Amino acid sequence: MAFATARFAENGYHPTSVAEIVQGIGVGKGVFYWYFESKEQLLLEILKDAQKDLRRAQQRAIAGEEDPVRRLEKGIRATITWSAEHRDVYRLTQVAAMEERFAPVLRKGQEVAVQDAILHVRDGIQQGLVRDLDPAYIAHGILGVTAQLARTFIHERGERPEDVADAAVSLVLEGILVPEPTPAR
Amino acid sequence: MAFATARFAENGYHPTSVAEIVQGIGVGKGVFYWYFESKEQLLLEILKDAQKDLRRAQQRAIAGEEDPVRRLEKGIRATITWSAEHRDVYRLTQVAAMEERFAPVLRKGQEVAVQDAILHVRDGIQQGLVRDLDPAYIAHGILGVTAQLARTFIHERGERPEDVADAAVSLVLEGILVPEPTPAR
DNA sequence: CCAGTTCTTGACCGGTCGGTCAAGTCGCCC
DNA sequence: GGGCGACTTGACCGACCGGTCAAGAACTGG
Repeated sequence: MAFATARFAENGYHPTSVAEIVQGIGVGKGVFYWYFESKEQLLLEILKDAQKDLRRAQQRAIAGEEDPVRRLEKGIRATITWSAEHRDVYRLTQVAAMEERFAPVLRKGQEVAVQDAILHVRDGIQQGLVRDLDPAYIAHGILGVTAQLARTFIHERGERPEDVADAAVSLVLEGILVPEPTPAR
Repeated sequence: MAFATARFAENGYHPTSVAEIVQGIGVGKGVFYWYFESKEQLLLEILKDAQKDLRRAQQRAIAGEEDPVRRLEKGIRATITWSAEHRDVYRLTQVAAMEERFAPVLRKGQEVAVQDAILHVRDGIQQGLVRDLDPAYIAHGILGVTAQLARTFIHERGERPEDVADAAVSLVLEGILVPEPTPAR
């Protein structure tokens, strides 16, 4: 699965043949079909494993943190750190996203992340810490910034995960505008 | 090209065969290879056309606007509107992104958008309107939010482009936090 | 009405793919 | 040692793919 992950991530799903995978690890094709039902099942298992692993990392990161905004922040940082440590897996999700067969799994994974985020956003709104916008928009906005910065600055440019995480958190929390002097207060 | 766009967007690049395309529009295979060099060239032309069209829409939207922050805002709105009107084209870019052959074209297109945004971000910083962060991070953050919200709320959930654009602009500009009372001022 | 160019057809080709399976090999238990 | 399930091999299969091309239709100018 590790080898297949690397090949899929680099080559794409269709261009990577089962023959290439088994040859790469030095076994016959029969071994592949002894352990996996099909090429499609292989990718599905890889994706599910990856999602489970990322979720675990996120949960671990926010454990014990009470403040909902800081939970969001730690989730963002954990996501970026994880994606830096699993470059090929992260890229694989991009690969799988365009295949209708794999979209449901990916959507489910993202939906889980969104629901987690929405929870903290709701808490934040109730405590007066977060602006009273639709939590779903906020959650997806957070995911969007995080994924884009990770993709560009970690995977394409190889910058330090901490710096990227700092930028992501800063943008998510405060936006891009210089704060108004808030004169009417 | 329109038919192929729809098929590629729905099925993916590899699963959509040339035979399927020519059958769908009721011509022989020879016609395809009379007008296009290869299947790959077809997709490249579609992508280039789409990028040109999107860029034109963005330029038209910000024309005549002086304020850099409002230029960014109008760019965001134009992007979301365009992506709502060209659902399949937009989805096609996701499809093409995982194919190494098409990645350069897409990267170039995104790089153009980023450079445009960076320009306005720099202006905004110089005029004291935008926080003094790395313009590249800001620009990619803007793209990330915009793309994610468009993908989720327009393409998957069919919400009104104006509402999605409002949310994107609001998140980008002000972040998610309730503004501090700024006591130390 | 014909010659020549442009355009169209679809059978066909070499190649590759995911998947099968008869033929083993290996390791363990009796 | 022998019998049996667990595991492995790779030649092979049918299907399909992108691309070719001989054949001819349709149009054009003279």
